[in-house]
Amino acid sequence: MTDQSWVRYGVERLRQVGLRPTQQRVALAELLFAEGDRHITAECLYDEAVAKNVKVSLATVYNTLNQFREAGLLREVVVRSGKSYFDTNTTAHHHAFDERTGRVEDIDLGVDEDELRRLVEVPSGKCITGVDVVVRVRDEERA
Amino acid sequence: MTDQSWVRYGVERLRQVGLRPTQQRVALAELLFAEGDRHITAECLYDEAVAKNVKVSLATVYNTLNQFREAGLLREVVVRSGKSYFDTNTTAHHHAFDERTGRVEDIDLGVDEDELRRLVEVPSGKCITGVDVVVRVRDEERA
DNA sequence: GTAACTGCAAAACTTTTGCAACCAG
DNA sequence: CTGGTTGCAAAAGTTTTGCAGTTAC
Repeated sequence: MTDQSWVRYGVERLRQVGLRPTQQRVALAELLFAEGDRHITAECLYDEAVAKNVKVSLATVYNTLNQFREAGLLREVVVRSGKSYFDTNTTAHHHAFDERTGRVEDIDLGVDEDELRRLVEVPSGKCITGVDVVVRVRDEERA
Repeated sequence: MTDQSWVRYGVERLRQVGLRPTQQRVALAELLFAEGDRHITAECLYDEAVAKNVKVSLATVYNTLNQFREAGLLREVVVRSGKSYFDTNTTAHHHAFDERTGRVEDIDLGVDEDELRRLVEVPSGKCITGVDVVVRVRDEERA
């Protein structure tokens, strides 16, 4: 998709979820969604925006990420305490996390989502809102 | 176990993992381990210590929790960004987390740990250091 | 025009750290 | 004694917020 057509598409998508398509939101949406699935932190997205000469403040990046999450455009992935990661893939799937590099990747769990929910023994009086699997990984050691 | 005998036991356990059994460490260890499995935050343990007239500072609670984790006495559970939970059960098991109450509970996943690891498609060149399953729950709605 | 949004700086939180005083061995 | 620990306060890191100014419509 060209930048031009992306802007039109992004503007439309923002309107659909009830967010006014401001310059900052459209620019951040492009960074987030134009190039496939991404896992990103606020700081990281801010640095990227600055590098691409997008005029935006860190506070707005935080606010925007939260608004996008509330609108269902993003999903938060909890892999590390003290830092938030956002995932542009909002469908049910799971993650691998490398503590050393801080990198998050999607993984295929050999279990179907419904199957997984069925396996879980839910505390009484509660219902499941989500199941998150985080596989912690590190570089394989060359012995 | 009586308080007296607990202190002797706790002192021994701390020595075993190479930590000097100071007043604060012994007192915190008792709060943590004397009454079955617990899931607790630093702030929460500090409040509990203060309520029981244990003379300890919040900084020491943080340091102690980290030392206990490094020593293998505790395990960290990542369920929420921006707050650390520690679990006194260090064996392989999984958690239910209620976002509303902030409460963490152990759950039984209907899958054996080895089986779970076998199912996962690990990114190439990486090996698994752990698999954490967090089931997000909320109160069942009475319709 | 006006309500929504942004930027900045300050605040709020959680967690870590530096260092003098303190305590266990 | 003496080195490991603690407490305090200060710092560090992430995220939120208050408010004056700007922008989308």
